[in-house]
Amino acid sequence: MPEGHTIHRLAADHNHAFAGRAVRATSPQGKFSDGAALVDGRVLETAEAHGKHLFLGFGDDWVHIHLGLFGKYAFGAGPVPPPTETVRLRLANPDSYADLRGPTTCALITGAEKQAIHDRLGPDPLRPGDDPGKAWQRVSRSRTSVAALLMDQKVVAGVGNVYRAEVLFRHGIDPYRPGRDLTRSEWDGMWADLAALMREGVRNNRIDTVRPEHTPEAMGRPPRVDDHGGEVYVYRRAAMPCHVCGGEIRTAGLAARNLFWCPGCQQR
DNA sequence: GCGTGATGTTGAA
DNA sequence: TCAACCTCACGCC
Repeated sequence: MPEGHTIHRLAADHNHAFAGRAVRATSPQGKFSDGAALVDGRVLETAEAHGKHLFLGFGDDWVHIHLGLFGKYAFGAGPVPPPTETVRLRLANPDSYADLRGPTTCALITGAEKQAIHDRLGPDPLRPGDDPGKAWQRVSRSRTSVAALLMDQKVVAGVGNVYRAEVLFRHGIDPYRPGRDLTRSEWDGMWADLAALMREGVRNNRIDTVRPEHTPEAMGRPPRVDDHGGEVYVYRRAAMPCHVCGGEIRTAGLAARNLFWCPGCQQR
C-alpha cells in the first residue's frame, strides 16, 4: 500500500476523524507504550504528510510514522475492537479508531526534529507549494538512472516502485536513461503527471494509471484488476503483454527493487 | 504448516 | 551490495 498517496490519505483521514479533539492513545503491542502515554488524552491538532512520512501533531510533540514496506493502518468507526498484539499504536475517540501495525518508524519527536526530516526530503508532488525545479536541479546533474532518481526521496518525496514504473511508461522513457540526459520538458511532464496520478491515488486510495483509451474495454480485451488492486501498465506485469504495443513487459533488479518496463514503448 | 514476497529505509561491509 | 527490521497474505504441501 504505502506510497506517498497512501500517507497523504492517512493524514486527511486522521484530520477528519481525530483533529481538534482529545484522543486516547495506547500501544497494545507495547513497543510504543512510552510515546503513547505521552500523548494520551491530549488534543491531536493536525496530521501532515511529506512524501512517505506521516506526522501527528500534539503541540510541539509530534508522532513520526513511517510505514516502511509492511506498515498498515486500519481505520474504523464506532467502538474499538479488542486490540491485537501487533497493534503498535491505537488512537481512539468515542466515534473512531485507527490501528497502526508493522511500521518501520513510530516515534515521538520535537518540532525541530520534524523540521530536519522535511529538510532532507525532496519536493513532494502532493504538497501544493513544492517546487519541481528543486528536483530538476539534482536530476539534470546526475549520471544515475532516472529510475533510481525517482525512488530517491531526497530527489522526489513520495514516489515508490509503482508510480516510478508507471510514470516512466506513460512518458515513454527508458528507465536506464541517466538523469542528465532528460530534457526539462520531459521532467516537468513527469512531475505534472505524478501530481495528477497521486492526487487521484489519494482520492481512490489505490493506484490507477491506465488511460481511458487503453483500458481493457477500450482495447477489446477481457476486464481485469491487477492483484495489487489498481489498473496499471507495467508494475508486476513481467512477461505479460503490454496493453499498448502487445510486447512483453520486462523486469530486472535495480538497487534491490524490482523494475518493470516495456522495451517497445520506452525507448532510449 | 512452511516458504515466499511485497507499494521501504537504514546502516554496515 | 547486503542484511536487518517490521507484518500479512498467498501458494503449496
